[in-house]
Amino acid sequence: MKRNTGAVTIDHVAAAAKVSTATVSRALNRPDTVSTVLKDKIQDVIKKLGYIPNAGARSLMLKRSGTIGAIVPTLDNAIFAQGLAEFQKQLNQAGYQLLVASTNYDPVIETNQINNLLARGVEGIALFGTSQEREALKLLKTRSIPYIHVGSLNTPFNGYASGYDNKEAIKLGVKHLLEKGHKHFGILTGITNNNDRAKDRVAGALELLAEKKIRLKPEVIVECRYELQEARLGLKKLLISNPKITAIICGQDVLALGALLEAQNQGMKVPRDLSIVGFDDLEISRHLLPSLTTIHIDAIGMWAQAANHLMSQINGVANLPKKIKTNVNLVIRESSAAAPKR
Amino acid sequence: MKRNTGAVTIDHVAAAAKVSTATVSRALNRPDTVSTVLKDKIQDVIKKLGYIPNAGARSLMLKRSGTIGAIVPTLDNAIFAQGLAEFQKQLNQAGYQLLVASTNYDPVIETNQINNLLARGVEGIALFGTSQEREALKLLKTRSIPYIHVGSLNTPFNGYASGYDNKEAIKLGVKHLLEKGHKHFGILTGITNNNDRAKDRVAGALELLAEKKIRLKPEVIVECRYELQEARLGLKKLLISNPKITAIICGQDVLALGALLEAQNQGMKVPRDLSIVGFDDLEISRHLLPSLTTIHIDAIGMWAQAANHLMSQINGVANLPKKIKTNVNLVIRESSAAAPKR
DNA sequence: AGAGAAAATGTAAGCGCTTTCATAATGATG
DNA sequence: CATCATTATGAAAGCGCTTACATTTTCTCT
Repeated sequence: MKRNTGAVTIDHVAAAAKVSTATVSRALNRPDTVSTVLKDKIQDVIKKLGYIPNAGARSLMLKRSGTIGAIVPTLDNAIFAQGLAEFQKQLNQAGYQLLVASTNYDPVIETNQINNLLARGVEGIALFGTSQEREALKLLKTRSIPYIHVGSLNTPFNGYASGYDNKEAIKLGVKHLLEKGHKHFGILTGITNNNDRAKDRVAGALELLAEKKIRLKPEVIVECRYELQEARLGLKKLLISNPKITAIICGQDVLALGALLEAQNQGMKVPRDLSIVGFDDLEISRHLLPSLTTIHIDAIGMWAQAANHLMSQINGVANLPKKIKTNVNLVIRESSAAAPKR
Repeated sequence: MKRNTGAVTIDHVAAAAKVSTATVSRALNRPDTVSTVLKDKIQDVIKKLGYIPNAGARSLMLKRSGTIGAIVPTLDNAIFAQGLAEFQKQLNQAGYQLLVASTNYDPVIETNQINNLLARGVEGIALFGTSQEREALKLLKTRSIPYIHVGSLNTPFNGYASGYDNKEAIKLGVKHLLEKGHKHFGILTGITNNNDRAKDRVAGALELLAEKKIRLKPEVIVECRYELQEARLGLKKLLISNPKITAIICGQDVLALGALLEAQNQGMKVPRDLSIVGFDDLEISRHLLPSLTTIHIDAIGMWAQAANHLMSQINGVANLPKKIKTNVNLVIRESSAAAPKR
């Protein structure tokens, strides 16, 4: 039942070099076990024929694919793109290949993507956040596929994580605003549904405000997608809901940026009339006029750590830390100032 | 030589359902050829066991992997991230999975990544730009792996492309500045080495200027990475090289953004003192103060077309167009105005 | 020079899957 | 109710690769 196909296989190479396939395989994988003469001849043939080993067949034998998967909500956001770039860099250095999947914040899609990656034989998976379906995580557990959550620490099943406490992180910004004497707040947040980070940030802000006896009405908590246009609309809503607002807490820098732009467009002066605090510290934030006060997250480090932890898991390293804490700090810049006197 | 491994295979499913592996396979791939009774039983077992078919073994038989690769310079740039997101969306809708690789603008890495993707059995590849090593492209040709260039049209070997003419595109912006009476120009460009798009844009600008008898000295053409900090430094250099400059032509919006920010930081008024024209029309560009005059590229459409063209190639559709032209147009906003009187 | 150890190569099985071909079960027909 | 066309299932081969084991070649040492 010969079903010959176009591609160059190890058999072609073996035939052309007049050796067995075993020798070709050895020449490639354990060169020191093959005589120099044959090695050279084989290399020549490989080059001439343009042979590329079939990774599928290879991983079928090896039980390892050399690939690691990462699942993020979207590529279309600098914070993920940048993180993935670092993640990939770390993997490549160790000889792994990255498989990217995105979910558009939908846990059902995420489960699909996890299955997908599993089918492709990934040796480990990085999962952004902790909003995965429990079933999907259980599957990883029973399959004992190494995985790590990125960006949050409160992981289900006590899973590994490289991240930070979003609730505590946002409090840094809120505390700063409180110290500046602000009393009237608005919150601009990403869609919280299926987004534990966004949810935690809002919760953290409300928690600290509540401690200071400040209660926010629902209408001064506005959700919108991470887009400038949406954020501008969001600020408009906020200002209409309560014109006395003097401080805006944003769940992400993109939202802060949109808010800033909209405020300026309406002729308000930031921070004289309105203080704005962001989250994530995108590259642009320090360059804006006024520059943005924001919570800086060491995203690069977070993803680098995630990559290395995952590879350690795969290599069976013992006593790995459960949680790797990412550095988080408030960067005070120009967009926040004392509350205006009335 | 049984080398049993942990994972659930089709054999386990077959055994548990008391059928042959052939039936399981058929139940999955051609359900209408299997009796309802067995189909149901098999589905039950699959669910219970958490069976996920091994994609490697599958593609080994099928000669198709259901994956398509994309190679871009970097993920860390909104314009690529956004494009890839759309590309992925199109592929997923058709049941394909995306494999992303990035090159950091290095053709050698790019060749490696092409081999990598080939080894993984991708059925097609999208290549950003046309700066690939000729050898690598030849390999794709001889292997008859479908591929398409994205973002440029002047393809080697008369390859397929979804993109636009970068030289002509930038001329839209230059023409606009000329019409506004500008005489003294500076060019802020990305690194042109191994970047055909950046190279073409500079060439296009110089070409049109030359037609109007304007010759630019090398020191008013500044190259820098696509980062705000770098762009700001770049503008500084430009302004020092020739303080009479009234118009900046930028090879990308990130550069234009940096230039704008730096100009404002130096107390210049844009566009009163300096006109700035960008390229790509990022989301932020329309929201800036002043908003950015720029060349709008329909990146979404470009990547969508690329995806569909690639899939058509894979499906052996005849008479495919060689070049798909992406819509390009000048968007005049606030950052460009008449040259200041001296 | 010859025996035994070490190194180099080949043979063939099997990874998990799909599919051809053969066989068994079912249905239609006169 | 026997006959033949359908339909449903199973047995086994083979996709391209690695590797345990067998075999051959080369090297050491007395």
